[in-house]
Amino acid sequence: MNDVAKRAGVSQTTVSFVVNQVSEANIPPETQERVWAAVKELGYRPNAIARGLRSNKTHTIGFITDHIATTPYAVRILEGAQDIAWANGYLLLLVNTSGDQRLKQTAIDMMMDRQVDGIIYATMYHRPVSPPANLNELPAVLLDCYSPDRSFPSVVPDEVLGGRTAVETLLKKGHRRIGFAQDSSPIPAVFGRLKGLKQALAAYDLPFQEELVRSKLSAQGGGYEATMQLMGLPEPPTAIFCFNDRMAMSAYNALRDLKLSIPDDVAIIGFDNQDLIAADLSPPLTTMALPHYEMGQWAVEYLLGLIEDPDQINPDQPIQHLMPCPLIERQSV
Amino acid sequence: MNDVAKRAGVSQTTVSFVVNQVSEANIPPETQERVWAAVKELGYRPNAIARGLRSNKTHTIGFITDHIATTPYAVRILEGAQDIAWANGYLLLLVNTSGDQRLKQTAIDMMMDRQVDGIIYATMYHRPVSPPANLNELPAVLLDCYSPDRSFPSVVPDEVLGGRTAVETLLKKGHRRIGFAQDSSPIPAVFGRLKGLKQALAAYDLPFQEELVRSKLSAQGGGYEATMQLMGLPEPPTAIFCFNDRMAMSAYNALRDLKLSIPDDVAIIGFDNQDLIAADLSPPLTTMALPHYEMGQWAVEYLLGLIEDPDQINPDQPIQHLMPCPLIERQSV
DNA sequence: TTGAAAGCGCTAACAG
DNA sequence: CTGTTAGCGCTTTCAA
Repeated sequence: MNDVAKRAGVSQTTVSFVVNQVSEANIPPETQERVWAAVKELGYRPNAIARGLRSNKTHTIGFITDHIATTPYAVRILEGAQDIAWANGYLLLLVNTSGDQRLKQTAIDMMMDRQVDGIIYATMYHRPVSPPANLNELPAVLLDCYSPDRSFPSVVPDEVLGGRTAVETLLKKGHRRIGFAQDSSPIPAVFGRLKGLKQALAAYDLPFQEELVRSKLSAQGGGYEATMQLMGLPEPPTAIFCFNDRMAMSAYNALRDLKLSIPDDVAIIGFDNQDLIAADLSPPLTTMALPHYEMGQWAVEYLLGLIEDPDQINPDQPIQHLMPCPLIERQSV
Repeated sequence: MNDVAKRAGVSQTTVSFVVNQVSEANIPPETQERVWAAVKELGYRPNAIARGLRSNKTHTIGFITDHIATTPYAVRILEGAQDIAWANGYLLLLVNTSGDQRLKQTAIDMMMDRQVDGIIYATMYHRPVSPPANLNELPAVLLDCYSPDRSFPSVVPDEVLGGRTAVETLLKKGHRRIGFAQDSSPIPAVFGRLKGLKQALAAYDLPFQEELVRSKLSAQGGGYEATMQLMGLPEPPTAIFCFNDRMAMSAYNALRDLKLSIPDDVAIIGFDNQDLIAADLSPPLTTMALPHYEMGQWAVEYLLGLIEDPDQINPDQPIQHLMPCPLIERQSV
């Protein structure tokens, strides 16, 4: 910066003023041009580290996550976050802690050491979390997770609405007996989507029937088992809502083994819109998309708001933003 | 740091010495303890920004990639990189440039502004690249890609060995007529795996037969088409090497339509070990794994070496490291 | 309209 | 063994 000043025949202060476009300095256009010319000639770029030391703003935000890759499609979370950060001149400092709570502490510390302006704390599937205490020390937002005591702003998928939309899609097609191949884990998605199912049924004045929901492990071909049980009922369903695309995939296998066709004999709707499954099944799977990318965007946008003006937020009750899950219509319904 | 010094009754310099474990300073254990005590009591943590300004080392490395999520399983690249970085006290500064060359320039600039110690330039599938010129200005390694002029060190999967291993796996099982459902894109994986196939054949004194390789688009059910053509041959193959798991998946569909069983009628081997496909097919797919995680690790390890000692490397010819692809045996062979 | 000067929090000669 | 001192490259107050 000194070199630039010398070359432009001004003081280093002046250079700082024009580079940072400090309008109160009232630098005449002519001087500004001289400075910019010198900047260009010297290929000068401000040292962000020095700037950060002085100004306490690094234009960097920390992104902490438990697992980057376990549910691959969830990377869209990271992508959404990164895109918005980038668009605002921020960069993401990434740490992937594999579920180890102490690691998370340390990760936050390391980020604070590096003076990040704020932190995104993300999980790769929707669930409650208890973030380390030191997360309080700077602006933070939870992404695809929430703290049960609502001590942080957060954004999560609207599971209830998603479940409701899925089932209403089936109802609109005339189905009145709808099976639910449910997951057996105690997670928000499970509770939420079931609640949505009930809402949809209620909206159509249909009773909720316990025998039509079968809870299985979605990872282990649970959809197969659930479908078999459902179709073995005295009065089998004409449509099955699968907790996720993976279960839908094994539901497909079951129906094929039963020589039943999709969607003519049985309609299937999934959840997740998982890349390598949904579009590649035959027939292509109608499913609900998880708004990963959008949640990533929302989280960073909100965080930047917090950073700019920490008081803009009502501290009494940090917001929990519910992001809708769009319906992806293909050919299984 | 001043506060700590005051509390410990020493100078700020001394604090710096003990915090940084400068052994040449020969601070007696007793003083050290006093300092550490003060550090603990005050909850002092060094400001990495200030430290970076002074020492020109930020312990941060830039990670630039074209697409984080397009091939989801490739995120393992990022994970491997992050894990090694973390283990060495480094953090990753992430930028995802969606194929826009100018963005990459800018990304590198922004990282240099932030004084990263080095840069990893990664692609999400193996291919040649021409990195922006400014990448030369600091230690850098290419990950899952290479510059045709070999101006940077790089790590890529050993496609040739992978193809060879896949085919030899089939040969060892006694197959002598092996089809190849090849991808039709002009990418290193395509050339390399074909070369590997030829090597394997040669090793068994078998002729290479053009009619046994069918090139299709792997994304659009190309495996189905290829398999149908192959099995329609007067003398059909008893085993098919599929360019990737996605093609293998549609090859499965074709064989099912032909009422042929896997592996009894036809053996199938894939490539990629793609999470949501390989293990979930029935029978589970034998395939070659892409060493994404390992390449990520290697890249950061090597980069850290470059950072510590930029001259350790022979500058005449930057290394291109070939990472072997492990065979994942399941039940389709 | 511009410049001098004081730091931001730290490292590392150098001196004692 | 420990302290004094001079910056790292920048922002920003204050004065001119």
